[in-house]
Amino acid sequence: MKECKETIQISKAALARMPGYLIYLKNRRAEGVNFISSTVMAEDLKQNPVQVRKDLAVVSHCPGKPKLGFEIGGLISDIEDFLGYNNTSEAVIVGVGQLGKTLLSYGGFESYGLSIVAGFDARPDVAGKEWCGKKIFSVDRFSELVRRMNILIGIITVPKEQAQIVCDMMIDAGIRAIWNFAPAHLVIPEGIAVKNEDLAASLALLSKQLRDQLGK
Amino acid sequence: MKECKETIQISKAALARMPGYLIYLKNRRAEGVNFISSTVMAEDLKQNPVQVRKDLAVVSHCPGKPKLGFEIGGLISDIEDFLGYNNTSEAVIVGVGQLGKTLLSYGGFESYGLSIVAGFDARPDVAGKEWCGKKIFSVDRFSELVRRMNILIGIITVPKEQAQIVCDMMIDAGIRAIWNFAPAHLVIPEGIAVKNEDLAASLALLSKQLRDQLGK
DNA sequence: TAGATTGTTAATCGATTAACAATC
DNA sequence: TAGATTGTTAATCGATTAACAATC
Repeated sequence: MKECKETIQISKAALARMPGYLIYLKNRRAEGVNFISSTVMAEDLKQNPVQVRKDLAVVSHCPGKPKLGFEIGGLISDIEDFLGYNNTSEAVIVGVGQLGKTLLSYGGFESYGLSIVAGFDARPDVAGKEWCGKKIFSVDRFSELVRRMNILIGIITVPKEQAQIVCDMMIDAGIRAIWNFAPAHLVIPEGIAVKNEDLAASLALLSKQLRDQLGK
Repeated sequence: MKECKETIQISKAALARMPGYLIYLKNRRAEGVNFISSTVMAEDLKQNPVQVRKDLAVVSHCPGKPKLGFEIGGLISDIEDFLGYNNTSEAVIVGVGQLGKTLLSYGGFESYGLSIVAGFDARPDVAGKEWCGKKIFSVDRFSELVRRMNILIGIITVPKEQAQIVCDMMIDAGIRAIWNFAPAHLVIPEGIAVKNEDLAASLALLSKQLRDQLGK
């Protein structure tokens, strides 16, 4: 009945809301709920109902039924398909310190279609070891191994002083998307996707929001 | 010369760009640069120059000088003041697993005016210990200690099954802002600030971006 | 001075919200 | 049927970008 939606453009803002919908829907499914209306969903998520309905319309394969809403199971797999959680992407991480180890051992990535397959570190006492069953290599072997495994995603968890060097090394090895945890400004050529993750800044913004809310 | 800007409203989008400006400016200052123009800054950050100029106008105490630009040092402290990096906010964390430990030991928070002062955990083999000089208490003592220390910010790093319980406990103890790392939908009353941090989803969105870019 | 850069006002763009007919 | 919910078209809102006079 419905035409193929693949070509419909989704806004960046809507895309960013999808993971939140997914978490909510899975939660409701776990409670045994089978159908959900955009109205209820919007209320629980404190969003506008029209916005939710429009967002769901972009990704949903089956249209929602008046009086019933959307079938939760179908909606979940539609969003997962849309976000690509069903075909695995592999990534490597450079900098196996505390944060690097945390990401390497984090089990949550799997259900998002992600796998961090190996770690790299320059320190001789770290390279050569294993962590949670994942091998840690010397950075000297980065290009060789990443090319061989055809990895396109790199994660930077080194101190900020080394971030640019690591970034250059990654691009040189064919990495096309970089998730950067170092509070550094990376100079990057066209065509490489970057997401800067500044955890301290995120918390600081929350803290500011609170302060402004309390009026001081 | 310039009127007080405190009352001028800043857009959410502009606020979110501030930490990025700060990282860039500190980087340039470390290179020994003293003045920066919004034009150059926009080019390096791949943003629109008018947007950068407008953003800076909101927070900058001194206006920029034609032909020269802005004085970097002044700009840095203006943004830091604006974001509240100069008065410390304290936070506590519940769930001292791998991620909790990482955040507890992360040194980067200090320069953002943040301090995670203690950890809490329900497991008897974890509570009572220390980590990086910070005490880990039993969750039983959460309300008592948080109230006594007058902490308003709570960080949730427990498994998703316990996230709502921890959240309720936090609100009950007077916490007003919650940074949630559990992939759970939290039900929260009015007036509490929440920031959901879904690391796996962040990486998944980057991965999707790459896939769409490569056209498959 | 000439030219780069500023700050501001106006125009555009994109995303959100409102209104409403269609449907089960 | 009556009422809730859907999808869509139009209106509003906010943020980004363009145009330009003012300034060092």
